[in-house]
Amino acid sequence: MELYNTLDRAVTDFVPIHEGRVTVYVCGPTVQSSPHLGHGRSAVSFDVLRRYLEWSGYDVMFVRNVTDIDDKIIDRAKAAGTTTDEIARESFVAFSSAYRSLGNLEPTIEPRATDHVGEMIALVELLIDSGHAYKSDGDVYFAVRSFPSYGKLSRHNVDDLRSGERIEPDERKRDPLDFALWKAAKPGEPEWDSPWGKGRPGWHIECSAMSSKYLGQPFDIHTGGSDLIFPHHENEIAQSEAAHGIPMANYWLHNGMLNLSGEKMAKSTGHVVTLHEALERWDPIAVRLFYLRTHYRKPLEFSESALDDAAASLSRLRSFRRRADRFLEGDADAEAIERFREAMDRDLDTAGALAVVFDVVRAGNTVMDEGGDATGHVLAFDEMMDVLGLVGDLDGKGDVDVSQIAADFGVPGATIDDLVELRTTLRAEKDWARADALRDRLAAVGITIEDSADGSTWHRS
RNA sequence: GGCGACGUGGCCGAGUGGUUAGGCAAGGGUCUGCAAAACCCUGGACCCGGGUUCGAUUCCCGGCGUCGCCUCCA
Repeated sequence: MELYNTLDRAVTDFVPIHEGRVTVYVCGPTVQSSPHLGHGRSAVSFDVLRRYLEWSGYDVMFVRNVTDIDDKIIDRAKAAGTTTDEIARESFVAFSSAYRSLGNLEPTIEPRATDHVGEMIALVELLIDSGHAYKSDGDVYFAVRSFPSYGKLSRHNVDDLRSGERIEPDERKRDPLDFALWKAAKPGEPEWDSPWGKGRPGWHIECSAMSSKYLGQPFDIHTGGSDLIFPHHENEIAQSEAAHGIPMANYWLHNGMLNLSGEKMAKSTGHVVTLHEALERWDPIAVRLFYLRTHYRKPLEFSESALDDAAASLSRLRSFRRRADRFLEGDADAEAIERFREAMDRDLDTAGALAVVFDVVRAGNTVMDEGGDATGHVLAFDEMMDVLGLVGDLDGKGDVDVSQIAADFGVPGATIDDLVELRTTLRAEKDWARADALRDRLAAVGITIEDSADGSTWHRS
């Protein structure tokens, strides 16, 4: 399998440190507000990575962190007159439920920053002792120029960065590029005891501490959004590698941004469509399909029509699977599986992989139209859909109230199946008017009926 | 200014030095009481200008355009 490694700026063969085993660290969210479609894209991209690795036979340790202490969380807690814990908890619940709706597997471990302050302090001490960090007025800073390969991930060099306009001079720093490992406590803010007095960890240090605790160093794959390459991941590398003298992670994968009206979706500007809004309006699996139609490293433009397109596309997949229930014993079509694997091996080309899925759908439909055995197609379909995680409720049967329709048609208490049966009878009697009226009534409550030579079936619209 | 990505048919979007991407939408047809679903057919795409090559959408150079990062960010 080949993966694009940001460190190399190239697609390279993936070779895990330990045969048969892969360690993955996903930069999870800072739980300060509601997740938006961009967060969902990142989560889905790397959930597919994980599913594919597992399908390929690897034992995957998948760690996704939760950063539950940071400046924004503090600001929001102050503004809302509540605690940072409360803000983080609410946001975490929102992220978890949205991620689950999108069909993402639970991480093997989901560590929280606030549970690992001790590990962070130990790491900061190590950095101070080795001369890579210094105390200043209750803060601790990482000395960027003490780490010669600083910039190797983002391909920045420290002198270019120095000329950047956005760096605010700060007399507590020896060099404007230095970044905080530890911040001295301020009144009314969360604080922890440390050798440098009360305070809290800086951003970046939690990922260095938690990744090495759970995955060791180096581990195989570190992932996140491309907007984290600099400074977040660059700083993680500096911390972890300066402290331990060995690489932090071998492969760095970054997903492309989700755009809205041509610009990156970002919570800081309010330029967002929240996952909650999107999942209200579109089937969660359609949203997942929308993500996977585009290669994970490319920018992806949000639009309503793109989501509608994905939803229509999904209904094709579901229609196929719905009619294929009879063909579940046997072997998957090996050629299709092989083509699928070739696509996925190419740096997770899910768009190419989906083309294989649709090819199988067409072939399978043709076979079924001709009354043949579609087992190979159906099993290949199921296997590929499972790897992509497009496995939500196929037809969402249930929770539709048809009691009024049943009463109106003179069969009080009838179920949807009963009503479909009734319509079959009406059709046999060539009572087209009532049969069509029943179909229309059911359509009005979201039930689509399909007639075939084998009888009628229904599904949620 | 520095670093980087991208520009494919009506729309979305893979891939490739010469051979079918795929989806959605559209038109025509088959099937069907009608509908839905399905299947078949149709529309010969690769930003512009150079270069390399027998041949480039695919490689190289330049231009134009869009976007990301340059300490809030998935």
